[in-house]
Amino acid sequence: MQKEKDITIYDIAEKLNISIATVSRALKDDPVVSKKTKKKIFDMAEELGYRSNHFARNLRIQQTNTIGVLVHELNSNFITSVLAGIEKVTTEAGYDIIIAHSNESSLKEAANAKNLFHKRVDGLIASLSFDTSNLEHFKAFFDKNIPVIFFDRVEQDSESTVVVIDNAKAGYQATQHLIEQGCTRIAHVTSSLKRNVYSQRFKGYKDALYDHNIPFDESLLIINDLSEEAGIEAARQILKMKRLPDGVFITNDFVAAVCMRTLKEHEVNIPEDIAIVGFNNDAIGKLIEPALTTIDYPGQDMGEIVATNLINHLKGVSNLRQTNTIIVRSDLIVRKSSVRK
Amino acid sequence: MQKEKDITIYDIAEKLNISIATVSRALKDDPVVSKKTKKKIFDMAEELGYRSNHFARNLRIQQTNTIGVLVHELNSNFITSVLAGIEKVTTEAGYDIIIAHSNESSLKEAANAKNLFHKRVDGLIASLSFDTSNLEHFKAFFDKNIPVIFFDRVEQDSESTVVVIDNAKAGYQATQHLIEQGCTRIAHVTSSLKRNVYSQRFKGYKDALYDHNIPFDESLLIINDLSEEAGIEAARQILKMKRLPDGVFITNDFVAAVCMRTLKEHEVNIPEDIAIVGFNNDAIGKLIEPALTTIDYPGQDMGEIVATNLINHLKGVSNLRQTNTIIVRSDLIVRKSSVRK
DNA sequence: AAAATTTATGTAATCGGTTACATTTTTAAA
DNA sequence: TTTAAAAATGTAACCGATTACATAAATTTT
Repeated sequence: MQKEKDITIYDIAEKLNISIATVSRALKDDPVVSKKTKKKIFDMAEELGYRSNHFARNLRIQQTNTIGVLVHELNSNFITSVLAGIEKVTTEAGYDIIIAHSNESSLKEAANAKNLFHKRVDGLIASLSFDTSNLEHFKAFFDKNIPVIFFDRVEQDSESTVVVIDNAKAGYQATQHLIEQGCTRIAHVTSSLKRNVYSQRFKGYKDALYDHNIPFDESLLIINDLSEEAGIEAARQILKMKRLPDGVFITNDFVAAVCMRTLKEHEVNIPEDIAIVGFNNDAIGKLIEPALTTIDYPGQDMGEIVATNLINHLKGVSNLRQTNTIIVRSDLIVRKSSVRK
Repeated sequence: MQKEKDITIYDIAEKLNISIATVSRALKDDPVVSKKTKKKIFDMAEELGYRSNHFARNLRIQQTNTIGVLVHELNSNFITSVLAGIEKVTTEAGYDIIIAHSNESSLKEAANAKNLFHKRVDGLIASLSFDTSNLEHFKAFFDKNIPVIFFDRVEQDSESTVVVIDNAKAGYQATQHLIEQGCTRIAHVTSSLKRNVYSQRFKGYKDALYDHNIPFDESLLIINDLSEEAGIEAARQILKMKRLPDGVFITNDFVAAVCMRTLKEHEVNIPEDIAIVGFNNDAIGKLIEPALTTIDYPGQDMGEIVATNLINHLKGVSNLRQTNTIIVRSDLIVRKSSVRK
C-alpha cells in the first residue's frame, strides 16, 4: 500500500559524507570526478537501491529526451514495423518513446496530442487518424517550435516534414497490373478521399486508366471506412452492378480479404471472373485463397527514416525545415488473386 | 530550432500582481479562491498559453497518475482489445497510460520494465513475453510496493494478482470438440510449456483425451515459436507422421492458418481429413478457408477488469493482496475447419 | 462600532536533481 | 621549498509546481 521513501542523491551524499554536487556528477559519469570517489558513489547507489528522479532532472534541464509517437491504430503489420524502426533508432540515440494510438478517431488523436504535449515530448511522430481533417490540434507543437514529423497518413498541404510512399505511383502500378492482366472494367474500393493516401492512390488509379484509354467510370468507385462490414458491403455493391467489373483495386488488404470472401460466397471466381489487388502486404494476404496481390512498403525503413530525421533535427545536425517530403519505396507483390493466364 | 521559454505560474502571478500560491490554487480549481480572481487567472493563463509543468508537479506531489502497460506484442486483435479496455477505464479515472511492448523478447521486456520504473508509473499492467522465465526484472516494483497486475501471459507461482482465462478448460473444450467430431488421433501444436497459457492448454488437451479414453501420444505434440516458419514446419511434421492425425488443436490462430494452408497445399482436406481448432479468435480466422474454429476470449473485458482492479488498489478502495486470480470467461467458436458431418 | 468569524490571499519551505562559480586539494613546474 | 597549474570537491541558486501556516480582507455577530 504505502510507497516507501525513495533514495536520493542527498542520502548517498550523507552516507559518504560528500556533497550532492559530486554525487550528481559521479552518477552522470562526469570525468571531473575522481575514479576513486566515483566507485564509492556507484557502490553506495547500488547498495541503497538508488534510482534517479526523472522529474527532478527534466525539470532542471528542461528536456525530456522523449519522443511521442501518435499512430492511428496498432494492429497492423505495417504500424508495428514502423514502431520497430522508430524504436531501433531512438533507443540507439538514447531517447525514450511514448506510444499513443487514436484508434482512427480524430477526437482521441487530439486528446493524445494534448497529452503528449503536456508530457513535454521533445518531438512528435504522427500518422493521422482516418477522419482528421486539419492540424489544429498540433498547433501547440508548432507554436512552441516542437518538431513534428508525419508519416504515411499526412495532410497534403502541411508545412511539416512528411515521410510517405508514392501513393499515386503505387495506385498506378496496381491498376496497370490489372490492365495488363486483361482487365478493362476495374472497380476501386477505397476510403475517404480527404485522406492523402486514398486520394493519391485514387489519382494513380485514374491516371493508369487514362494512359490505357479506359474511361473512368464513377459508378465503379466505392468509398467506405475500413471495417469488416465495409468489405462485405463493397462486395454487395460490386455484385449488384449491371455489368460485373473484371478487376478490383482495394486500398486495404483486410477489406480486400473480406470482400474477396464475400464475392467467392457468391460464386465469383477469383481471379478468373474478377482479379483483385490489395494494399499493405498484411500477413493475411498470404493466408487467404487465392493469395492476395498487394502493394508492399517497408514499415521498418519508414520508421527508421522518420526517427533519424527527427533526432538529427533535435540534435541540431540537420534542419527539418529544409527537407519537406521524403518518399520511401514501395513495390507491387504479385500473387494469385490477380494473375490470369 | 530554439524552444521558446514556457509560461509558468510565476508569469501569470506577475502579470496579475498576485501571488503564485493563488495562481496555483486557481488553476486546480480550488474552491478557496474567489470566482473573480479565478476568472482573471484562467483568462490570463489562456492568453499567455500557459501549460502546467508535469515534472514540477510530479516532483512535488510524488505521484505521476500514470500506469505502465507492458505487453508482449501489439499486432493482435486480442492485445488491442485489451488496450482499449484498459484505456477506457484509466481515462475515466484520470490516469494516463504508457504502453511499452517487448516484442516477445524478455530482454526488451526487462528494459521496458526498468524504463517504466524510472518513469515512476504508479502501477504496472503486464503480459509476459514468450521467453520470460522469471519475474526478476519486476523486483524493483515489488520492493517499492508498486502494484503490478499480470494478465494472460503470467507466471504460475507469482505472488501478484493475475487476470487470465481458464486455459485448461479452454484447451479441454477445444479437444473435446474435436473428439466429438469423431477425431481420435489429435495432434497438439503449441509453444513453450514453460509459459502458463500453453502448459494449461496442454493440460486441458491431455485431460480431455484421458476422459475420453484416448491415450496421450507424445509424438503428436509439436512445440515451436509462433512464427510463420513454425506453422509451416508444424504442417511438415504432421505430414511426415506414419499415421496422419485426424484432428489438430493449435494454440494460436495465425499459426493455425499457416499450418492449414500448408496442409491444404499437400492435398489434405480440412476438416474431412484433418479437423483443426485454433485459439484467440483473430480476424484471420473468418477469412481463411475453411473458416477456423477457435477459442474466443474477451480482450476488452479483460483490459477493463485489470485496470479497474489496479486503480481501485491505487485509490485504496480495495487491496490487491486479497484477490489473487481473476478468471475471465472464454468460449469455443465453432466454424467449418472442425465440423465433420 | 467593536469583536468574532469567515473568506481570500500571501510567504516560504519543499520535491530531487543540475551546474556556474568558488574553494580546496593534489600535482607539476620553477 | 615556493609557486603555478590542474584536478577534485563544495556552495548555493535554480527549475515550476504544491501546500502548511500566517496574514489580510470581507462579512457577520454582538
